[in-house]
Amino acid sequence: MSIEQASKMTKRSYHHGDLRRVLAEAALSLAVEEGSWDFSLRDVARKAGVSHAAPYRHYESKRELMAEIAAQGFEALRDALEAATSTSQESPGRQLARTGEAYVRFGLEQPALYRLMFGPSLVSNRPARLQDAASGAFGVLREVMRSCWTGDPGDEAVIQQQALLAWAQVHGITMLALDGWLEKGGGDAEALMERVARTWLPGFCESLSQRTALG
Amino acid sequence: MSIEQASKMTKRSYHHGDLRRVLAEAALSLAVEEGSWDFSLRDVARKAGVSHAAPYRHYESKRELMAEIAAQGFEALRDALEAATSTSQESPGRQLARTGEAYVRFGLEQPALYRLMFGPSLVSNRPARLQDAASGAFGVLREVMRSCWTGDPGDEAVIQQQALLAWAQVHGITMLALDGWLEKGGGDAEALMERVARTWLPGFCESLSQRTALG
DNA sequence: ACCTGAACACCGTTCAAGT
DNA sequence: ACCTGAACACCGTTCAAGT
Repeated sequence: MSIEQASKMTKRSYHHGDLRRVLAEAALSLAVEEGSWDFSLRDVARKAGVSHAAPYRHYESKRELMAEIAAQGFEALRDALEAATSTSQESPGRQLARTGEAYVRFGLEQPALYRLMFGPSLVSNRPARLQDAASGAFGVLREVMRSCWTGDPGDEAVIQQQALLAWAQVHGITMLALDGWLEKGGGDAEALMERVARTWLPGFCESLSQRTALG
Repeated sequence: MSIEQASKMTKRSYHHGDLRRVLAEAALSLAVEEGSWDFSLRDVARKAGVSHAAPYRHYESKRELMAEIAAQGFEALRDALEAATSTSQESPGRQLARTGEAYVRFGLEQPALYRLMFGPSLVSNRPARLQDAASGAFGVLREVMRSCWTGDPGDEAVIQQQALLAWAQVHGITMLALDGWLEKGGGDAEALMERVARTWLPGFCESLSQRTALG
């Protein structure tokens, strides 16, 4: 290895070689460790020790950097959900409940990151990596749903929709909790999750045909 | 009535007399009619035809103005939910389903306003009017839930929690739909609501004791 | 090839000065 | 009593100039 190459990898003056990753790490640490979700791109540059214009050599815009952080967030969420299901030896119903619990827990433990993942600035034209990472996390939920589904196992559309419903439920609980709507209402998010597990998720595990129509 | 008084009420030069209301209307129209939820306070002032510093005579901060708009949004939501329930002659279960549908519909029809109501800038230290308006809207949901509850009618805590769960469900559906997560997933928000009405809400109408524990 | 510093058009907020 | 215009400290983004 030449002296120049070694210098490139260790020295961090002017050209540091992997500023893109450093910026992403700085932004992620602002969200995860300092819990701030409305930080500026200039904050990120400051944290990384570069000028406020430097990020534009590696990201097209602030939005693109945020999308990368959000994608990493969804990947971490997928890992958390998978960890909750791989402690198997349990009934599918319990696995679904555990997955839902893990989802809400992730949001409550990483409020800034979770808010960033679902932030309105990323709504339109989501980059492929973000879309894929989100699909990956949702996929865990869908597969757990499939495994505990007692109806026609070939009915993909219904399973997909039930999984979306489950996602909406845990997302709603997480968001209401993060936004402070559950504090005075008498129920914290953990208690709500417990009730979900007791009264609502079992309903997912029954086939549609077993359920009565609205009276 | 003196000439001065009449002049005060009609002329809008320099002192117009009800700039506070005019500003709120300008902001609401930016959200409702132009569909923008990230407008600036200076945008509001421009729309109202005053200088960018004028709002500070009537609102302590941008946040206080936003909170007022959000409160009006929750009041409109409460009206929409009440309108959905007052077409009675129906079973409580159907009323609950209709209320949920009306909730999601409100969010889909007023995306900017709905986002503003649940925007992260209003999270901490919510003004009383905003808190009350939100409680009012939630109260409609809770009362419908109570009326279709077949379990112990005196168990306030359980009813409250079930209502919170229902809120989380429709909030989650609305948010996922607004954020574009349901487009490629195969289910739009209306289809999801239909499934909620068919498979999930009926579960709310059964007492807890009728439900089996997780297997 | 990569980074900086100045620059531009914004923003929320403050305040002396105007009516 | 209410509004304005200038000012301050920010922001995202661009770009000529530096290494």
